[in-house]
Amino acid sequence: MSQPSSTPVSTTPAPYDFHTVEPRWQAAWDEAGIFTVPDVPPAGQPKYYVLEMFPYPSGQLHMGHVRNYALGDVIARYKRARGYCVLHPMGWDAFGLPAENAARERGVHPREWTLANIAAMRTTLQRLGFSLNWDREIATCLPDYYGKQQQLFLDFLGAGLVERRESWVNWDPVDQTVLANEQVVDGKGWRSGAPIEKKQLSQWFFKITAFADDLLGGLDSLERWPERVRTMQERWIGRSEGAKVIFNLHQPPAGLDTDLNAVEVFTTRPDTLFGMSFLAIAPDHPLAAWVAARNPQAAEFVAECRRLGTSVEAVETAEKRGFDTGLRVNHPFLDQSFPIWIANFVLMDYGTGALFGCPSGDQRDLDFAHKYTLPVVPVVLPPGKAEADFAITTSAFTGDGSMINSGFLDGLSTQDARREAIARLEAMGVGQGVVNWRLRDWGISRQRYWGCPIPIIHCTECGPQPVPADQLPVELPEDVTFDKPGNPLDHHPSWKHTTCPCCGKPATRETDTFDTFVDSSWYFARFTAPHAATPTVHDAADGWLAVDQYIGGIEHAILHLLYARFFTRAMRKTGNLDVSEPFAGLFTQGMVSHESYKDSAGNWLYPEEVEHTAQGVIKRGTTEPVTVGRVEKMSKSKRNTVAPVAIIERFGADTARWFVLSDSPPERDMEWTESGVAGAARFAQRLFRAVCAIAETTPATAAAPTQDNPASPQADTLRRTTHRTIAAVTEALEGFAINVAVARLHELTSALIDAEKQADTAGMDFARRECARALCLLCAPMMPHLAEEIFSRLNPADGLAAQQPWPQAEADLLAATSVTIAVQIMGKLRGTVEAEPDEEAATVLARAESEPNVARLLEGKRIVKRVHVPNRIVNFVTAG
RNA sequence: GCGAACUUGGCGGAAUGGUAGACGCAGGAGACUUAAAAUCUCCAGCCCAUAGGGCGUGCGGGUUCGAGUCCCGCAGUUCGCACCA
Repeated sequence: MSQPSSTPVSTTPAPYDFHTVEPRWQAAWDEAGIFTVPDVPPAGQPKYYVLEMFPYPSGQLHMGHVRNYALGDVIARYKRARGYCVLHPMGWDAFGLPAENAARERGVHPREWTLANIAAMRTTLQRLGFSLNWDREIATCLPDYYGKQQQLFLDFLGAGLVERRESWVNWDPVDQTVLANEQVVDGKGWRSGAPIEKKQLSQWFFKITAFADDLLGGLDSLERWPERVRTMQERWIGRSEGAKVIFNLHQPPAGLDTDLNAVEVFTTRPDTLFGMSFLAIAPDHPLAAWVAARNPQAAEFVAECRRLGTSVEAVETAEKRGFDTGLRVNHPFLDQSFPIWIANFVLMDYGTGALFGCPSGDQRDLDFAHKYTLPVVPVVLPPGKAEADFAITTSAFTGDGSMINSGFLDGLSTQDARREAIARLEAMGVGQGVVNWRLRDWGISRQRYWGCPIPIIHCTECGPQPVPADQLPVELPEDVTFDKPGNPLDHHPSWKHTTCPCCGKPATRETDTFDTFVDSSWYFARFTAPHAATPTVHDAADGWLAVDQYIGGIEHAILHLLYARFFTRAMRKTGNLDVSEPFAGLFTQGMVSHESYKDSAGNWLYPEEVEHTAQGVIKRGTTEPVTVGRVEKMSKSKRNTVAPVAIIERFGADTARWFVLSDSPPERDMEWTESGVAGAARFAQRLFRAVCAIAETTPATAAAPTQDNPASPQADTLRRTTHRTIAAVTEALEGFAINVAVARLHELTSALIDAEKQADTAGMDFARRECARALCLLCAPMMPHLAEEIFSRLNPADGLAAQQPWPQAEADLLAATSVTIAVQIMGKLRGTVEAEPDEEAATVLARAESEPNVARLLEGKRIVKRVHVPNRIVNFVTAG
């Protein structure tokens, strides 16, 4: 980027050289230590905790990160200027499968791969000049962090929040590992392509359901969360009121286990019990297993259901199918029995894995009844219908009404019948009113190496035992191999062999590691005391938490945020901290998108491989035409990515930051364009020139206007523009409307440049300096390096821009000296008139009425009403 | 199927119920230059056109002196959840 020096142009000042300027100010901030904060927020200063979701160290920062962290940095720098003590830390969500895949594919150890990626990404973040407190950096893959996580696990275990139980998992028989639902594609493992089996495994669970009520109730207090995220969590938790009903088997077959003598059912509609025509159980229900063990056809049906199990399409398209077990249950209220079917639409993990079918009141039950010609008994009469001409044909009636064909419930409203039925069930001892939750406990066992070891020792005599606290952390062994499928920890020759802490006999370590969502469930708390010997320190955690502003992608709206809310409660219960909600404010930013390109052979092309010319888009260096595809989220597979490092090299960090903040509101997706970033770079140069010109041509000692020495109208106008912009930018930043703040700063820059061209008038030097200073400080959250550079040139003795207080708008300069009033006739704009601020209605109306065009159009009309909105508008309502 | 959000120029978008289209991108004209780049100035919703007028914020209604904004209905797009008993 060096300029040729052979042809000096005297009138053109040296352009802003970000290459030398940016590192200089980064060093200055570093030296001043202004982003470092104490573990306990200082008394007498308000605290503010800004946190962006920490990245997975994939190796390269992408534009989505830049946008996320630029947004957070604007908030952090702004709040700092407003006098807050700001905690703004950064770390790495460093465990996960990609590291193991790299190990398998390239033979790099996951640890080396991860640490190298962290180093590279840290460098990029630092080049972007984010105001981060780097002393607090943490990486979840280091024993210092995950050892404390093991401690938390043991705390939770002691508090009864951890359980070990059998659960169904997606098992990849080739890779010998458990897969998450989203890793199963069309019933096959995403990596091995092998058909996935459903298998029961012993797994560790966090009892998140223990907090279901509190997690739901707590949502109300999260006023600074997007409504839709709260709604998503609410539905995920899924509270529903109903009843559990026990159906005893009618003539139970010989040899049936006694605990299978009755089937427990959950229903939200106990009022419709008289409409029952069958009972359906999940294919995984214990009774189904008992039947399958004795009936090959049943076994075949169950196996088939299991095969179709998880895939989303399978669920969508699968027709309702069932298998009649031949067993029957007695109805609690009627002297009748009904058949038990195994049905493919009954889920084992919702409710009790069994339901009673009331075809007249549930569409799915009706479809099922039609398919297998089961009876349909209407029990709810819709309001306004007569029983005689009401029949259920193709659609069930799910609404409220009055009860019919329902014995002692007849005539009651749906609501009353529900209460009455529950009361009767409870009196008979065959059921009770219950609240059911959709939320399930969180299975945290993963058969993988690159994760936090679960600190448990299995002893054949004593059962699973917690690793004693003084033996923590349980560290991952370094010497592992990835040459065979399955969990390397399990294959390790010696690692798992140890002794039982209880009886001292040989025992084996748990070889499963934690789900990586565990790692990110408490990092925000660890940041408050990242080097402490305990997971958290009360004064630090309670002092800094909750996070005042959390920023990240909407993709974490449910799982991550729910898990973090669970952890916070669990940590409170175990005495690790004393807050209930981790994130007081949440902002979900949009994605960064880009055009996609294909060459004539249909291969995706990177943006730097194509060239936009007047004749169209071509492949760079050729004449080959390029097809421009949709604008979509940047992704490696579409090759529509732009690397932040390349942009920083070409345009500088400030330009990259400014552009990602400029055009689109932060919550929406933004499109990265070459011309857009070039425009941002242009603005940076323009601002630099404008402020440098002020610094060089106006004396720093320029006096403020006084009563005796008033400013000229031009200077006064500039001052008013400055102060109104201060107010507007402040308001915009408070409301996350960063794009609007950027627009106002463009305007103020133009105003400053325009003022330069005007003849010098009284007070103009002061007005210019005041404007330039404000401009520096208002731009600083977005373009911190450039702001420092121009601030230092303008005010060499004032220290760092990053340490200046936020500019204050002077109240008496917020109003303009005159206002333009729109004049309407019957709501249509017919002209404008000038008025003094807050001028009397009478004089404004008179002037408006005599405005030539208005007067012309009012001629011959009778004004029936004159509307005057001060400083804004006048409207004449006419008749005739 | 259920729920939510969104719909404004060529594009991204702005607008406490009060001059719709700020600001930016792309575009046009001009200045400077031997030329280009850079920079600067001006133009720019559509239609008729002379001041000026008509029509314009997905579509149809409503409330109001006045609606992009509030209310009702419809359409489209996007997202989330989805056999939840």
